[in-house]
Amino acid sequence: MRIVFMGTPDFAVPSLQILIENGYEVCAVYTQPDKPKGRGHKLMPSPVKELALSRNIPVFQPGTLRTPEAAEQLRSLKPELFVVVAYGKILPKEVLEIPPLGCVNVHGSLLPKYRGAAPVQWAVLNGDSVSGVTTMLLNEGVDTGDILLKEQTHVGEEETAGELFDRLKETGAQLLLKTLKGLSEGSIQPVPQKEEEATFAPLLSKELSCLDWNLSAKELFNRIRGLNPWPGAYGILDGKKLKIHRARVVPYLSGEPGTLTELAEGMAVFCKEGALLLTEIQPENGKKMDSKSYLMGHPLTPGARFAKEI
RNA sequence: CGCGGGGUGGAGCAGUUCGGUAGCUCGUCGGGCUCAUAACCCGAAGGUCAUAGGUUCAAAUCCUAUCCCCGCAA
Repeated sequence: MRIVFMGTPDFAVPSLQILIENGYEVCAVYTQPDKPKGRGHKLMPSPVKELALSRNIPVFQPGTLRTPEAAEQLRSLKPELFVVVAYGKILPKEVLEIPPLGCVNVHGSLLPKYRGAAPVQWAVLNGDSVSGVTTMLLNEGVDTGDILLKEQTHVGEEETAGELFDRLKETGAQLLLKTLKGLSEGSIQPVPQKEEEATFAPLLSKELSCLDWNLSAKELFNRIRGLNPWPGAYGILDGKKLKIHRARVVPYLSGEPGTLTELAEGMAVFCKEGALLLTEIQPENGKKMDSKSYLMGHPLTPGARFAKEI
C-alpha cells in the first residue's frame, strides 16, 4: 500500500516506524519545517524527519498545504492512503480528497473526549484515571472524523503527562497497524462521533505553569503531573523560579496556602486543602533534585513562602 | 553569533566584589549515650576549587582560551 505519512513530534515516531517495519510502502513523509530550537536557537529537524532521513524516505516540509502547488505535489506521489499522526497542520478539503482510501489519524485520547492539540496533558490535568488512543478518518474539522478503533489504558496514580505520552505513542502505533489491517480486510466499520460527548483540549498555556496555592493539594498534584515535562510547573521563592517536577499529596496537613514547611521527607507547601510534599524540584540554573537536597543548601527561613510574582 | 546562570570532598551550597590557612548543612567511617532510633554527644577520613595557560611574593578569587551542565526562549 502506498502511504504518505504526516507527523512531527516524538509521538508520531513509533507509528512511522511500525509502518516501515511491517512492509508498508511509505513513499513520502510530510513534517513541519525545521524550527529554531534549543540553546543557541539552532535549526532543528523534527523527530519524524530524522527517522525518515535515516530510512531514505523523501521528506517534504511545506509551510502550508493550502496552496495548489502543495496539493499537486501530493497528488503526484499517487498515494493510496494518508496516515496523519500529530502533524500539527489541518488538512484542507482538497488534500483530504487526494488518497482514494482516505486519511487515517492517530489521536491521543478516547474520542470524542479531548479533541485538539493536547489531549494527553489534559487527561492528566483533569485527574482522569482512564485514557487511551483512537484511530479515525480525518475530515475537515479538528479531530471530528469517524472513529475506527479505540484502545484504552489506565492512568497511573502518579503518572506524568510525559510518561503517559510515552506509553500512548506505542499503543497508538500498535492500534494504527491493527486499523490498517482491519481496513484492508474490511472488518472495521467507521462510527460517527457523538457530538454531545465532545470536549476540547487546547494547547497548554504558560499561565498554568505558575502554581496558585489557593487550589487544593489534589488539584495542584494533577497540575504538576499534567505539566511535566513541558511546560513544567513552578513556584516563586526568593524572587526565583523553583520548578516543581513531582510532588505528592499530604492530606490532613493545613496551613497558610503557599507557606513552606519542613517534613522528615523533605520540603512541603501548604495548599488550600492539604499540603504537597515536593519530591522532585529544580532551582534556577540547577539540576533536578529532591527537596531534601535542596534544603541542605537553602535552609528555610521561618515564614518562607511562595510569592505570587517575581 | 537570541538572552542569562553555573562547575568548590559522596549530595546540596557559601566563599569570588576588595587575591593571603578550604568553610556550612548533610552523608560516610569510628567511638559514646540509650530498651531503642533516621534522635543526641565526641572524633576521623575524604578536595588537582571543571581544564589549560597567563599576571603575582602569593590565585577558588584577577586575565585569556577550552570543555561540560542548566534556566529563558521555541
